[in-house]
Amino acid sequence: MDITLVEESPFRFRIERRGAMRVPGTVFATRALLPEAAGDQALEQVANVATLPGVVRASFAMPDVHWGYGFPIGGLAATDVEAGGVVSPGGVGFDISCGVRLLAAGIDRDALEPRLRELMDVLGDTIPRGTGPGGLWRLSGRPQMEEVLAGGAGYAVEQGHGVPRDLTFCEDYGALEEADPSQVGARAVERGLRQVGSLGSGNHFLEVQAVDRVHDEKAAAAFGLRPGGVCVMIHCGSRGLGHQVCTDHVRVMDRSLRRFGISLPDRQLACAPVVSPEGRAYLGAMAAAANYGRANRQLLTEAVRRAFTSAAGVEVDLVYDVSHNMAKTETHEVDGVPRRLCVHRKGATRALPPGHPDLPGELSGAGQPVLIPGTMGTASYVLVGEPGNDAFLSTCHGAGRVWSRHQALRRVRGEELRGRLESEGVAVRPSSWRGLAEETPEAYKDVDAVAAATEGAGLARLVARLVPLGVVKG
DNA sequence: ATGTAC
Repeated sequence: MDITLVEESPFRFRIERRGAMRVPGTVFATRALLPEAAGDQALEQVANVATLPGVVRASFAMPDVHWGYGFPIGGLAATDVEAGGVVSPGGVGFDISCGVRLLAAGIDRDALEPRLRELMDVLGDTIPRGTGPGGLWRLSGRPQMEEVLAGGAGYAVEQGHGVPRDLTFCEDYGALEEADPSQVGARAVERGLRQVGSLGSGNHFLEVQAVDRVHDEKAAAAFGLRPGGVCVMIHCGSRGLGHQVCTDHVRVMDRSLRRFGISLPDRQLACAPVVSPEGRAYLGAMAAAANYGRANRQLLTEAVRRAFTSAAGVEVDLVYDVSHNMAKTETHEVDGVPRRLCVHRKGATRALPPGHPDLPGELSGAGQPVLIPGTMGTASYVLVGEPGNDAFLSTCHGAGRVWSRHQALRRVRGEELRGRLESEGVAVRPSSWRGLAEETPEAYKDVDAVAAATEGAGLARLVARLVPLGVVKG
């Protein structure tokens, strides 16, 4: 499909409705941030998503948009549940509930400096990472797995892995109630039993960071962030379990497309009506996998606390935990009428404004922290949701790739990259040289520009910029 | 993203 972009306003482009598109496309970006890497078909994907049954308002792309499976990463689409709206696993991604957790440590970067290497050594020795099995919490079998799938971070805390306060600062208080563990297959369970409490690989990481700049003092203070304060950012998902759930349900939906009379421009958009047995089965399994992802981040938090206690003697509090790969049933006004929507966020972060009923009282005045991981050589951001976000209260989720993994491997060597980062003062504890090279900072868009465009487009407001002190790489 | 193909 030929894509024509119309600049509607600064930071906002429109892809005109044409062909089978039911709604236009909306791309939040600057010209410089538009995906133009050779072969990147992200904008075609934005147009493809606009053909899905029941889609409302627009098919959205965030400033970090890039090519993904079916849907672009940095993409968002909402479908009307009562008007034949579909749910598509490709709109969530293979890594269900991939997300970010930010912790604030009771120490400043200057005070931590003499202990940083030791802290990084402890983290490097204790954080399970890389592909394959190995996690901090070995589950006994399917019955205990079902507890994790139903209870998420709440079950982990119940079992002693954390404190009740943690749950207040988790999206959905740490678990989606609509999880249906019975829809998670035997193979997915098998893969997940030995991976709770592990980072995984790819772009996943655990970073010790410092608050480099505060953009909004009031919001930063409400989130427990201060200039120079030390934070820990955890970026990971639901490992092999989520991947298997996606694989299993894509297959089912692919086979049922004809029966539902759905025709698609791309088979990777396989979907089913939200209210169909196939749609409900996927959403139940997806919510269960999402809860697994939350339990995963909860377990990693426990390891971080142990490391900070032993290496620095300080405590660590949860700032927030939010997923950026998820489909949720939410009520939003469309053309002035409240509608139940299935909101697909794939590489897009929910961003609730101050006063939103889904926020805990502790965050109601400030709004929801929006956690944006950047790259290990640059920066990450904390933003806050604001009113008037017409992308169904959603923002970007990271910097967004511009080089493929293959391109990165051709241009960068892991050993060299580690030396460069260490010389810039970032301690690196890699999992593999190859994995490190694939994640080289130049493989990503400029995260400062992405954050600025996100604010410029009115999607969220900047609160703080975080810089890496040490990275444990998945 | 992923026991980086069944």
